[in-house]
Amino acid sequence: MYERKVIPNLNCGLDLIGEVLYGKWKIRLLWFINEGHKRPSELQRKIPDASRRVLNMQLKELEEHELVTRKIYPVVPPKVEYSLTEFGKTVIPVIAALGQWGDEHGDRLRNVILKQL
Amino acid sequence: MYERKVIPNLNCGLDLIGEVLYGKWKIRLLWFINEGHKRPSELQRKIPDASRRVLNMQLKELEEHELVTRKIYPVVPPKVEYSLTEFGKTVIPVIAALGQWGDEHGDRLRNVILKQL
DNA sequence: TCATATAGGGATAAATTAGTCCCCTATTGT
DNA sequence: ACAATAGGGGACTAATTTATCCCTATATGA
Repeated sequence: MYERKVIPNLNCGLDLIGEVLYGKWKIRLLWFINEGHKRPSELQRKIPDASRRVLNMQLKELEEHELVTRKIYPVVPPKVEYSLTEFGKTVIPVIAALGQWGDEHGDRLRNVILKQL
Repeated sequence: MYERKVIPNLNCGLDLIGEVLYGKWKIRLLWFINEGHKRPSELQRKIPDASRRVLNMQLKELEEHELVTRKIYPVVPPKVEYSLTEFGKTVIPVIAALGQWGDEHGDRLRNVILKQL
């Protein structure tokens, strides 16, 4: 695994939430798990642009940060289900606020983003 | 300048807000500009861990995304002031929500982040 | 005269994140 | 026998982001 060479700042709330939500697919993973898509293969189908590998890594980090739990059913073929922890559920309204702002300003945002490339 | 090789998704609100807020220091820049710290040198002092270069680059992107404006005073030594646009002001409550969640769960977050390294 | 402050950017290196490719296990369907 | 599905991870490469170093210009204060 990769070992950080720069220790992150953990001074304020923004630093902290950044540490747990940064990652290309983490917010979406939390969102879809909250919607009830629990199995890894389901999540991969919901987020087809993400590579399987990276989704697994980000799910693992979400688990280490105690936002989700991973339940393994000892069956074959294997079955795994992710769920939000109580802690994880508290971050959903924040993600909703992010998405809502993006949606409200969708046209303008698409415009300025595409202009800049 | 660096040219993207992977075209970003711009499907949902989360994609869009991600495009404009991603960047190690962007959220803090918006926050401090909102607090009235307008000049580049002020911002650099508020965020000493960031390199000058990167702050300039991220400010430029915020400007291209129309979240801030840059006013140049034709004096010597040069003087520049950044301000939030009306559009930029609308994102402040969202940033506040992020920071508040981080602050509310500060101890727990520091704990799980440090545990994982 | 030399250091400092102000604002900015090119060239390049380092750090970090994400992606591809391949391999393993065991079951079910064709 | 072979492909597909389910979940996971090592080795490695590519993409992206951030940092370092150095150079520009002018004015003021020590």
